[in-house]
Amino acid sequence: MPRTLITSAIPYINGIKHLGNLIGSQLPADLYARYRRAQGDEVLFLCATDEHGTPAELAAAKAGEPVADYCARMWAVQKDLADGFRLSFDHFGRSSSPQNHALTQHFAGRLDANGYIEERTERQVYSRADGRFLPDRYVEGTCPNCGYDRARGDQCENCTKQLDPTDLIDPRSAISGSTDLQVRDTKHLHLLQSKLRGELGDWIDAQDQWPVLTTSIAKKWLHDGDGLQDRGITRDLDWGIPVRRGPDPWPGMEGKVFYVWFDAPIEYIACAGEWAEANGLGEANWRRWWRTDEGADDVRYVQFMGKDNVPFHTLSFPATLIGSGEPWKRVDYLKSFNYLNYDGGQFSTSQGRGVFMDQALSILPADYWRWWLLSHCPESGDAEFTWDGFQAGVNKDLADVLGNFVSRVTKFCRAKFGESVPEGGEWGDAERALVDRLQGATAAYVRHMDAIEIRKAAAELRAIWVAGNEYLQAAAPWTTFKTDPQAAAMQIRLALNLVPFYAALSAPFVPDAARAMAGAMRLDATPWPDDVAGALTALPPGHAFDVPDVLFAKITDDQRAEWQDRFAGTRS
RNA sequence: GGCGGUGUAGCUCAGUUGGUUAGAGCAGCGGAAUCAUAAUCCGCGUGUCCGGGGUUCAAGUCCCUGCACCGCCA
Repeated sequence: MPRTLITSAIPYINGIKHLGNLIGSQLPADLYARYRRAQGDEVLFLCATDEHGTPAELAAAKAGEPVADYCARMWAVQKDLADGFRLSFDHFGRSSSPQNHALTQHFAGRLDANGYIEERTERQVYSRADGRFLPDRYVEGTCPNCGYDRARGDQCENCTKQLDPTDLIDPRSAISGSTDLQVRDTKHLHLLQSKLRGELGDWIDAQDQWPVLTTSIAKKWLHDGDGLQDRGITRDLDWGIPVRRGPDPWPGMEGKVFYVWFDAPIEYIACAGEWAEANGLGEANWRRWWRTDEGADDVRYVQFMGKDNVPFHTLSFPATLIGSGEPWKRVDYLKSFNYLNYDGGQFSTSQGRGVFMDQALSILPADYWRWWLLSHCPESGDAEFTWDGFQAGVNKDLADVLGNFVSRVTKFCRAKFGESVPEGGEWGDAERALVDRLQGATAAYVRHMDAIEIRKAAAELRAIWVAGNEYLQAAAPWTTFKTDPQAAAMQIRLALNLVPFYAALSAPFVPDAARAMAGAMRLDATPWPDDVAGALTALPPGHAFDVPDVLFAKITDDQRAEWQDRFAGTRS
């Protein structure tokens, strides 16, 4: 049985993600996971929250909660939303898990033993009032270049000049506002990524099947960007994974934690450990997904992420794996996405512009969003969300083409033959032609899904839905019935069989509707229809069914106008 | 300022290694049908493929250049 390991970039714990974030990683990953499962693969699909770092601490402080409590609460919020969108993670973990603590410390120890870690002393701003070192961006002051009085220590937002915190005039803490700041020496661990340039380059050069976007970003960073400079992997913070050398203390690094960019990708692996524990499985069960010397050599590993995450996944994380000297599974295929824009601009978390995951589910079922987002997924370039386009796409594709097909077939049958599959005679030329056509279209759909060409797969699926309407229109059982009820029965028997056929093919995109369709046909499961002719005779004459409720209610103009207005501005 | 991306029908987008009259869906127009969520099906596109040069027997597709928009980085 083929084995597929799938990870989605892990969302930061801080706040609720918008639809652009969703379609940039988690949703396409879920589509692929559902598809691979339907193909019979053994799939392990993992995601988690990325919980460490200063933003989480500050958000917790703002909420008046201990950071651990805040993260636990926000994890639950994100988990509920993932469930709401039917994201079928085998486990939704946390980068703050004990497993990730141990594994991150393990990797640091291995990297140190192999000569890839160096201790360096640097000068950073310390806030006595806050009792902590301040990351560059949390030092504010007046820009020496333009005089803007709210410039940050890493860059002035007003004139865009890059700054050091010590450049600022009248610097203050962005956290407390305190001006009682000092520059202090502090010691940190640096990962000597530059020593791994050769090995990383060879590995990336070998990935000739990756999208050009992915390899070009990786090579750029590898050869002339900042990506492979040695980087600090520790911070002077309380919230995070304590710096240890494997299980042992790291003298001189007491009170420090690993920097979030170092521990976050390791959570991909640790998450498998969390999954095993949550399901009462032993260590070997997760290691067979991640250690090529312990069973993972036949695993195909596919990662999903937004384009901004590509350097971390092609360079930093592989550097950690390679530098460990241990046979960890590395990514086989990396699918990256561009951005989704919102109505002519950007989705903006800080401005509350656009639609956020909780809001989306509050106004429409998950399937609406899944279908539209996936069928317009930003694969080749940035994509555009507009309410007009969303309304038109959803109403046409889901309500008119698919939903109405199920409705017209089941209601016609009920009226003429009752609520069970009628007998009728043998197929004729039109039916055989339809089967041939669907066999070809299904093969094309499978090719696109295998290649993770999501828009093309969606277009092919839609064409498959349309084929049912075309057949029905040409066969016209409502006319046939008047002169040849037996022929009409045969036609509607085939049309009814299209319902579970569509359910099987559509389930990766619209799982709830697929379940409803299968349920209406009184089926518990709909196997993948490799053999179309067989699939379209699966429901035998006499098989009882139910006329389902409307699968997809249409979005009205009033609704569209109201939502357009509601989500244009600021999220309260 | 550097790097990268994008710019194709009213809208959202496809266009493989350059090769016949540039395509799809939506919207629009016309028609058929009336089983169905006023749904479906059929037919209909004279588009400076952003502008300007160039290479070629042949360019949306390659090269140069200009413009516009969008990112990333300094």
